[in-house]
Formats: sequence, structure tokens, C-alpha cells
Amino acid sequence: MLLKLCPDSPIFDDKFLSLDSLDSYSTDMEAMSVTTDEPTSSEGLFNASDQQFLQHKRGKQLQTDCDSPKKKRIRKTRAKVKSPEVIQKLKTNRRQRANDRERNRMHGLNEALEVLRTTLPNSTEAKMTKIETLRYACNYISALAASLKLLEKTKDRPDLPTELPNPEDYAFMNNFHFEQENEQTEQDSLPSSVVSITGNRCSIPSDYIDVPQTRQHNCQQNISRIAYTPPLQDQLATEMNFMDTIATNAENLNFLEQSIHRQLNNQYSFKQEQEICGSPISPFQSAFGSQNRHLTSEAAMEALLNSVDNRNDQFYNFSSGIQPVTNLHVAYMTPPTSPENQQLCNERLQQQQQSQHSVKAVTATVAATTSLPLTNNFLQQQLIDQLMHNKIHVFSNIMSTSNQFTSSLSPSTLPSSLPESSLSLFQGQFL
DNA sequence: TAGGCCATCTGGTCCT
DNA sequence: AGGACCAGATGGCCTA
Repeated sequence: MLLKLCPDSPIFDDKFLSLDSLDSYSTDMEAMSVTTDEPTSSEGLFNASDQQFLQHKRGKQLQTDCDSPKKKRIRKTRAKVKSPEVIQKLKTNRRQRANDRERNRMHGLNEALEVLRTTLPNSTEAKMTKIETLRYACNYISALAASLKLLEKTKDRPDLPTELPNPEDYAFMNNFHFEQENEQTEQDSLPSSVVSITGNRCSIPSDYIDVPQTRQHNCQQNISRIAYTPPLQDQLATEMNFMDTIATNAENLNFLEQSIHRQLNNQYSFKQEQEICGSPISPFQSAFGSQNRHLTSEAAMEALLNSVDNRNDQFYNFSSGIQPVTNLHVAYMTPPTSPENQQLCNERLQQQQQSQHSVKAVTATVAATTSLPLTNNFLQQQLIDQLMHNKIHVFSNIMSTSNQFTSSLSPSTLPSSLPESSLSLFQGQFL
């Protein structure tokens, strides 16, 4: 009868007190602390050892009483035997009280969850389930952390975009997380192809678990909206004009090199820049500023070496999904503008041919001339797949294009053919 | 009707 | 010893 009493009920306390009394009574019974007359062995409660122990205790007690006669004598006896019905009643009572506590505990948990649910912004009409609420809260906190980080970073940089991620966009993602800035160096930080957060990366998971498809759809729609939001036009225009500089001397070369670094490290995603240009652009074109730019060989070589030497993986990642490089032709074919630049080109080319990176450079060239899609970590695998798929045809194209490509270069600046080691690499590894 | 979500009961474990 | 916490079991309700 007492089981279903609500704890909030005004009569609950009284009943609960009664339960406590009953339980304490049972505890006393079990603890054999009820003061009664001396028990007799006829009660049959103890075996021989128990009685011996009890007599020993009583002897101690009597001795203590004799030492301090002023103390009131306390006589302890055993509890009376409980009938099976009483034991069952006590057990049931104890279980019922545990159930009440558990019920209250779960109510408290649900109340806290409801508070959390109402605290979170939720554009969906349906009430979030418990697991959804918890995931939402985790992602929401992560998105807020990302926003805070972005605000701090752009506090002193008004030229950087400050569009913040919308926490709701990550509400029902299964494993959205925010990578801290210190996990990567400044030089290595490249813009994400999906969400641009300067110096940080918000990873966008591909899976949504335990979420209705309608909610997934809404979230993905929101993410798409954010992912392709172009940066501020003025900022990007400034950046692009900065990149428009033609390197004609050492100062400008250095200037452009810095620009390339900036472009590679800046906050604009590739897709965003594409929207500004209005047409597909290559990563090199992006690095050099705009689509139809005539590059000096020095600048192109600088860009090539920089990209090949230092940031191949990042660069390919940066250009993931974009049509491969075609400006490499321009980079190689533009004649040096001065004897100094020609010498520089020669030195760079020799370095490139001799270095291990030359293989990567040629790989990129082949990928470009054969229109193979570049992806960061799968470039070689894609080459293999493509070559294996069209072995002879593609290989002949590679050779033809490469020969045509290299034969068009100045003999003084480039070898008459691709490096032998690179060709053998392709032949040996891919075919 | 199957499956998801939820509340509740229950027994076990850990902590004070 | 008793309370808090946890996880499994169970049944009810709702929805596609």
C-alpha cells in the first residue's frame, strides 16, 4: 500500500516515517539489541559456541559493572525469532523503499535532462530523446568552443572572416568534435574543405546514428549552407589582388612567395574560392592568385618547390576534389625573365631532380596531364587504379604527354625527358 | 505488427 | 547498514 505513494505527496513524510520506524524496528530485531530478560537456552537461538561466547561477553560485562557500580546496568538480550512472514515483510518493505528511492532518482535525472533540453536551442519540433539531448549538448558545447576560439583568433584580425559555426548544425551528429589549435602548427594549418575555421578544424562526420532521417536531412542541409558560404568579398579580393603581383625581381619574388604561403595557409576553402572565381580553379591557380595568370618561371618554380618540398600532402588535401593542376605547364614553360632567374631556375631544377621530391613532382605532373583526380592520401593509389584500369592507353598518354610537355621546355633549363628514375618508378611500380 | 522509447522493478556493487 | 548507482528485465505506449 505504501509502495505507490508519491514522495511529493503530503502524506509521504508520515508514511515514510512509519516506514523508517518499521525498518529501524526490524534492524533492532536483527541486531538483537532489544532489552529483555535474560534469555534461556530453551529459546534455541544459539549453538554451543554462541552460548560460550555470550557467557564470555556477559562475564566481561559483569566485571565492568563491578568496576563502576554507579553505571546503570544494561542488560542485552537477543532479538526474538522472526517468523518467515515478518522476514518477508521486512524484505518487501526494504525493497519498496529502494524502489521509491530509485524512482525519485530517475525523476531527478529526467528533470535535469529536461532542463538541459530546454536550455539547448532546438529548431525541430519533435521533442528530443534522451540520447539525442545528450549528443546535442556535447556537440553544442564543441561548436561553442569552436566559435569562441575563432572569436579569440580574429579579435585582432578584422581582415579575417568571422562567420561562426551554427551549433545547431552539429546537433545530431554522432561524433562531431573540435580539434584544438595547438594540435597543429601554424604552418600546417590548412583550410578545411568543408568548414573554415582559422587555425582550427571542425571535423564533419559522415554518419548520424540513432537520429531520424528527417533530422539528418535538416542538419546536412544546414551544414551545406555553411560549407559553401563564401567568405567576405572584400577580404578575398584583397587577398587575390595581393596575389596578383608579378614577380619580376627578388623582392617581388619574395613577396609572391609569401603570398603563396599565405594563400596556402589562409582561411579560405577551395570551394569558397571557386565560387568567387565563378569557375573551377586549380590549386596552383589558387596559389598564384587567379585563373588566367601568366606566371614567371621563378614564381612558378618557387610555388612548385614549396608545395612539393614542404606540403605535398597538405597541398593535395587542399586541392582534394578539384580538377588537377594544369599550370605546371605554365610553370615550366615560361622562360626566365633574367639571367639571374634563369640561373635560379636551373639550380632549382637540379635540386628538384636530385631530390626525392622530384618523384612527387613528376607524379603530380603525370596526374595533371592525364587528368587524374588528385586526393591527398590516395594519389598514388588512384594512379595505380587508373593505370591498371587503362594500362597501355594511359601509359602511352603519359609518355606522349610527358614527352610533348618536356620537349617544349628550354633545353637550357630542363632535361629533354622526364627523369629516368621517375619513369622507371612508374613503369616498375604501376605497370 | 515490429521496433523504439520510456518508466519501473530488481538485484548487485560500491561507498560512506 | 543503508543509500547511491548501475544495468538487465519487463511491460506499456506510440508510430511507421
